[in-house]
Amino acid sequence: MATRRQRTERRADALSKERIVAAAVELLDAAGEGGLTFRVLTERLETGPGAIYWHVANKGELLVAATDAVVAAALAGEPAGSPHSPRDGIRAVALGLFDAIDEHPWLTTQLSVQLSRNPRGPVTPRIFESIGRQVRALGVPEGDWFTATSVLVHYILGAAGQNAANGRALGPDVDRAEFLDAVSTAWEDLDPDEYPFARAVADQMREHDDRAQFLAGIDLVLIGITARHRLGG
Amino acid sequence: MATRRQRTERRADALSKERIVAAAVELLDAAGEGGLTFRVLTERLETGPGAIYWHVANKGELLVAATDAVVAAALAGEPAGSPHSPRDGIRAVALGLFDAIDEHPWLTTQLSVQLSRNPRGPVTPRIFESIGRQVRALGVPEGDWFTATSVLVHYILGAAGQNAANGRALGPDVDRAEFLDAVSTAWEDLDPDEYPFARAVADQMREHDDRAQFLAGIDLVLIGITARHRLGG
DNA sequence: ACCTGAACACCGTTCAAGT
DNA sequence: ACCTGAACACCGTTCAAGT
Repeated sequence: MATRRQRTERRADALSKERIVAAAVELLDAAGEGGLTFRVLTERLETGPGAIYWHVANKGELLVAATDAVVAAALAGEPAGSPHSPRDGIRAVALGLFDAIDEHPWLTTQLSVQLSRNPRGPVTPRIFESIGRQVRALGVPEGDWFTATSVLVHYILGAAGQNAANGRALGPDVDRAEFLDAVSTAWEDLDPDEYPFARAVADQMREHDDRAQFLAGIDLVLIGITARHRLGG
Repeated sequence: MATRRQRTERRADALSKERIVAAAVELLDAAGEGGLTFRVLTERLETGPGAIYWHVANKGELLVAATDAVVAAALAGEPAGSPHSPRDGIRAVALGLFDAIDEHPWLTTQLSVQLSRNPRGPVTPRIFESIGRQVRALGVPEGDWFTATSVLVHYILGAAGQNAANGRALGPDVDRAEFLDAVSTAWEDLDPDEYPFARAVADQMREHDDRAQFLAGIDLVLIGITARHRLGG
């Protein structure tokens, strides 16, 4: 039986789930959550909706795939046996996610939705694994693994999401200093009796360094994680 | 000039923003995010869309108001000068939010969206205030207020959201034990080389007590917050 | 097996018109 | 001042039909 190869590809730029996901990420990056639409996706890919639905079950699956693609890329820089200490490993993973969320602000909502409603999808285990591995390497007793990892994951995603919003909240014409100043002012104008703390803390928001602030939070958690069993928890 | 009262109300059940928001909360509770629609809202309130738009600018404002109403109610139990210690105060606020999110799972997404995209809205300062006040009472140095409060807030909302999803993820016909078992099994089936941590931790998910787990995370953070300046931060 | 594109049911929002 | 309801532009999804 002679070897018979497929003579020609259907078309040079054949559709595939990967190409669709890549286009989806581009649209999300360019215009946020609302920018991903089957109409503009079909235009961009020069097809009809039916073609996309042949590769992808629905919009939800597309969003999961887009999220996972971006998160996987962000975490790819951290191979299993990295040279640095577990603490530095955690900082590296945290900053990787921080930057990814800053570059792709639509991740904020997607990660929140997928961590809660979609724990069997690819995203949740991927994130827990990358953090949890370092927690284990830290020497935390097994009973604390889940708690410690949860605290880290939720803080990382929450704080990174808040930071990302500062960056582009009101479009590219409003820069972040301007935006933070407006928020800070709004908090200072709150009722003094009802919001003493918010008012007191408002000024710190104005000129803080986000990465430093973010890492300070990570360190606070790391102290809690290690102090706990060092004290004999 | 004789006292002349308004003779009659327009209609006994006149529309108001409060009534609209209350109806919105009911719809969200009954059918989740997708359950809130201007069509069903107008049916429920026996009006047309124009009537609602006279009281509310758009759907976003309606969601902000619904979120704030529920969160405010959840935090109302904690007046300024409560009798207990700051630690117990934090636990109480945390559990109040935990339960609110459990009862209104749609809060998970809304709080994530509003904390990041909407820091000038009513919800973000309200939550930061209720936690931050107790952090201050803990004796934390002022420079750490924002960091400590952020860690607590993000952990509380993230972990509570994940818990709420366990409750009703697949409708009322699937109970939580069944759901957790399915997630746990899915994690155990992951690739052993890529996901050693997720596999190791999967079994703990199966029969854990959520409130205990949640409070363990709070305590871990509290240790970090206090150990930090006790060690001379 | 893979793609086309018209059609369907639905959505948030607007607005001229009424009281 | 407050409400009515038809209309608009848009959305995700389906499906008979093509190659």
